[in-house]
Amino acid sequence: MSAASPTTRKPSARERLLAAADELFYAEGVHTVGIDRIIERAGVAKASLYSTFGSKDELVRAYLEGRHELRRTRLLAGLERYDDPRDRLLGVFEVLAELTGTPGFRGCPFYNASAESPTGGPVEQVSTANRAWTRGLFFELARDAGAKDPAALADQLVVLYDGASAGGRMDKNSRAALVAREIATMLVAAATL
Amino acid sequence: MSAASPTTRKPSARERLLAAADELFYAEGVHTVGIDRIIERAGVAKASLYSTFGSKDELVRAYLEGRHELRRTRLLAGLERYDDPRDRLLGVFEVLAELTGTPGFRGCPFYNASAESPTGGPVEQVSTANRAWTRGLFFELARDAGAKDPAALADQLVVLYDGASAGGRMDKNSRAALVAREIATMLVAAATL
DNA sequence: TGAAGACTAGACAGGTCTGTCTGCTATCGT
DNA sequence: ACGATAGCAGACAGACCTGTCTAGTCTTCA
Repeated sequence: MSAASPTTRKPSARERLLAAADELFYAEGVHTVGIDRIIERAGVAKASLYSTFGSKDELVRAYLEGRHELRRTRLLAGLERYDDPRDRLLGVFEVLAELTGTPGFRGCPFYNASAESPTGGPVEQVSTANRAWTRGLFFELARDAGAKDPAALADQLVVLYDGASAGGRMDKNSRAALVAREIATMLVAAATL
Repeated sequence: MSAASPTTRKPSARERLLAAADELFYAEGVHTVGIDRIIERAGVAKASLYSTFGSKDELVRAYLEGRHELRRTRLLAGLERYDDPRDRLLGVFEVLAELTGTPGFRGCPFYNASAESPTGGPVEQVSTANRAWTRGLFFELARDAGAKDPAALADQLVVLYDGASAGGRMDKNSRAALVAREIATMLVAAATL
């Protein structure tokens, strides 16, 4: 992001580590994937990992923070297609449908990491921050769309979002995101009449 | 279940192992919890575990099968309170709300185990069986309630169920199950008018 | 030129994990 | 009474994991 070299520069050890951690942690879980697998894929020495991140826990946190950042930018970018506030609200489910349709989709990375991490650790911190952001986004979009009770509508949409994400994870060829979008359409219509 | 001894008999090694595995696996994850923790809590020798289950993977499968069985009986028992088919349909969310409200609730055990297990393993098998049962239950209840398109309504209710379960896992004092019940009420009314 | 910083390769320590094996004990049906 | 079955206690092997350390290489900039 911040690198603007004339020729395509070789990514730094930090960037390669994060890329490898992102792929492996998301695909197989943070506990299953060991340090050796990550440094091998990144082509990086073990000492570089520990001088950069300090511990595996911190690498996991960095992985999740990167996911959070990516999610925010992708979602906001996807919403710029729409002008009408209601379309923007439903656009969240459009973006989710595209995401769950991609081959490598394995559900919410925060939920997945949380399922195998102790409570109170860094994973929980990043996860709650991510959830708060999601809820805040739905609240703002609901308010802009003219909902009578934006908080209540946001709560409903969060349930639909979580359900679509979980369904996309657990079922093969899941249509859960599209189903969620249909329900959301009904709810938005009822909340803004 | 099948034991009807006059005096309260000491549970067998298998039963104690399953009880300990259920508590620990669900609370902390199947990967985090080692064999030694389980046999210590169960008060069972390691050799007994391996002569009974053969491997940790098989113990995990037995744990999930026990969860599946328990879920079926609890859900069906909870639904017997209601006579009206629509109430029975919504009763699923009533039972879920009670479940997510209990202190030890940590989300869907099948999703959690699946998040840290390789695809194609025994965990995936039991999980898909459990999901198929859930969807079948919703389908039958939707049909009995007179839904025009029971399959479509079942798909919608599965999304709500998954969303409520995930929300109950990730948010403190989540009201997701109640929100899901409200949405389900709307959907059932719209599908059976 | 030369020094500092970033990086690599890999050995190593200390711990934990699954799974096996050896003995010993208690219980129960015949 | 006795043999079979179930179970207990714990040592052990071999693999794997995180994290540290040494030693050498490459790049960059003053």
